[in-house]
Amino acid sequence: MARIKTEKNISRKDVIVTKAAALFREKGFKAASMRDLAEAVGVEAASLYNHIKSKTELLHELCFGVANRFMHKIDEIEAEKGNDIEKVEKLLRFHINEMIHHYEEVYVSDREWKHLADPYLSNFQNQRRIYRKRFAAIIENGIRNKEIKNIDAPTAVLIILHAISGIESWHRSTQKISAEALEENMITILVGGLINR
Amino acid sequence: MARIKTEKNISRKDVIVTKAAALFREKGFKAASMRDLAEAVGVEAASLYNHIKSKTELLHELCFGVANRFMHKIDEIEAEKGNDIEKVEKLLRFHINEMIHHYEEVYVSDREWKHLADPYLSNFQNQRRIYRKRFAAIIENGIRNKEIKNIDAPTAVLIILHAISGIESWHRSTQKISAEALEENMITILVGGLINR
DNA sequence: AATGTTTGCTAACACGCGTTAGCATATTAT
DNA sequence: ATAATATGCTAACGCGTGTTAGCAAACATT
Repeated sequence: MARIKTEKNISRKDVIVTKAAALFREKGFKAASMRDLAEAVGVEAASLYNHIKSKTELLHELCFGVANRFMHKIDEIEAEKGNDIEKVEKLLRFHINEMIHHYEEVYVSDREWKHLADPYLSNFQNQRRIYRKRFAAIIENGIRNKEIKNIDAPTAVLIILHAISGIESWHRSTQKISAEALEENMITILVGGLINR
Repeated sequence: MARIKTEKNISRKDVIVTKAAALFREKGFKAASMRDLAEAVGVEAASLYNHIKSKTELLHELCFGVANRFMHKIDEIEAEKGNDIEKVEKLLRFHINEMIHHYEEVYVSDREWKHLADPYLSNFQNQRRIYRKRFAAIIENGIRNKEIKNIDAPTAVLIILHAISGIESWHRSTQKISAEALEENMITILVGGLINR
């Protein structure tokens, strides 16, 4: 009888959620079946339901897990003292590193949230909207005190966030530059594009 | 008996493909059903098959239609004489305008190509790879003659292309700045991030 | 008006999906 | 050792999917 292997402090549910992230990233939420997931986990499809409530629950876990991490980070950064352009850079570096080291979850949260069901869907969209406004507010502050070019802040946010999601291509490319080099290149181009000199 | 309305020079197939673009954009390729599409077109699902071969054919049409337009544009731009940074800017503006005015098709081509079946899938991936290499080559040229900062060209391409796909968010936002303002803001940030001064 | 073609409809198919029920086997606690 | 719990299996369900067959209505051509 097959059994889901776990290590200390990692529940079987965690194993499933992690495998789900990889699968949803690869095939998309709708195209990934519970039978696919079961195979990846090494178990029959029905057995998954001893640990999870539904397929959508997996998506909730992933989306809100990621969203919470970003929310906490922006709390932290807003509370800091310092230049606004530095705050933007810090947030940027956080995004980049999340995308590098928690690729699958972040990617899924970014691309597949549409398939959330409706109490969760609205909640997620709200969080997203608020997050972007707070991000834009930092940039607007930077514009006001001339650290940042006079640009439309929401547009800047949109460029930044989507540019970062391009790290997906880096993950899939065969000839990768190092993660550090990737981070510095992105900072050079994006901060360089914002900064006022 | 319902009938698909057509105007001059627009085949019924074209009508279906266009509606499919909107639907695939909204729900995703897998989640959009042929019955959904039929309803959007104003006809029964089975009737669609008088005009198209399969659901996947719709995806082919969309993906390769978009891919061809970009290929022709880069042909054109490569053939021109002039600064490399200007070429980059022209290509950028083309991308931006495609994303603004042919939103649904471009978006679908960008996000849903994974669901192509395999002779087409490989073909599409190849075209994509080649396109990005040619784009990177222009940037590398610009770096060599000091027009552009010394950055990793493939990373720059990845940032640019994904940043542009952020126009999706602009389309969905309620308080849109004008298309022209959007274009100029994006150019300011992205070209500003690349240029060497 | 008669003919051939295009377009649409209803009905149905085979298939894969998420999920549940009921039972068997491990693991853990007493 | 025994009881209780956690985990897995097989079988099956209802449902929505893409697609086809066969026939009817609309249109185009003569």
